[in-house]
Amino acid sequence: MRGHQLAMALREAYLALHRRTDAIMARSGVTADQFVVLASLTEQIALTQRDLVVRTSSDPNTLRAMLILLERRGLIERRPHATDSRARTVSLTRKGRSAFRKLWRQSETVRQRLLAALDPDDASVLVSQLRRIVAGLVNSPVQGELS
Amino acid sequence: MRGHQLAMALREAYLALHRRTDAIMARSGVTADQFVVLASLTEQIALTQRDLVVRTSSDPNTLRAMLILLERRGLIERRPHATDSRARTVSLTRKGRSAFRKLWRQSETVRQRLLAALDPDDASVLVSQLRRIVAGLVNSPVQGELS
DNA sequence: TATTGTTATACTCTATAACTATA
DNA sequence: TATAGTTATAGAGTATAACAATA
Repeated sequence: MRGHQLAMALREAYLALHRRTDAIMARSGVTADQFVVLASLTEQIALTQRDLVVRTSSDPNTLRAMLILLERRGLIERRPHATDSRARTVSLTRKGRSAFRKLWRQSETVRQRLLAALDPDDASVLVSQLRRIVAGLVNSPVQGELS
Repeated sequence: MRGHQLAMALREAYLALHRRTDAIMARSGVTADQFVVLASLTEQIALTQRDLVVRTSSDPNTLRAMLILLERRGLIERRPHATDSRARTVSLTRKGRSAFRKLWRQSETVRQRLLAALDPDDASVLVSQLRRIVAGLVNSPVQGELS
């Protein structure tokens, strides 16, 4: 097995997932990437933008652009952080929670298909393998890069 | 195991791969997506744009935008197809082949890390699982979509 | 000094729709 | 009629760099 094949298979699977998700959510005017932000915000009452950067694997500037779009549509709100006045906390609005629930239902089939493509026991193994791949790729210097 | 976790793990792994690849190739002014196009062109002498759309999992318009960028930089060339005058064949130029070889060497560590994150026998299993996921997601109608 | 977030800016990828030309 | 590719257009995500305010 060659590394390039694995890279291409990973790319193809992710793009298929991403496009299928985008297609389902297009009617609601929410992108797959924005859905990831909304989903992260359901896991905790309020997160700082910094937290969200980590959870969504996004660049701070990219995240900000997405938050502004979501804020403009009334799905999220940003408030001053209670104790750290540099930070802002992000949370879902009532409208955002409602929109998310609908999007979650609409995307149920995608998650089902994802799982249906695998033997039941394989899914959790796959997740841990993907996480090991992430660990191997991030937080380690690139060849020839300045430390 | 929940489908959402799998989706998020897939996303995280792909983005890590994509960003690491982009970072390595940035000095050469080639993006990770353009690298995929160049790599596809090494597999066969000449491909039509249609062929490339399939091989790179791209939209025709997206692919065209990338080809124009690559053509402007002298890495690929497009010629009329020999027998189908609607089509154009795309191929690497001498400069493109040389650039690709360099990029391939520079990205060797990424592929090694990808494989190093897994047990040797697991890589091929992973590839086939990813392909089954793709098969489960594409070429089947979305719930509620018009046929 | 390091961190959080903003501003300004630019480019690539992405895709829809209408179109031409050819098979 | 279907297919290959183009044109026009728009938007989303991506990221770099310089910056202000605060920890």
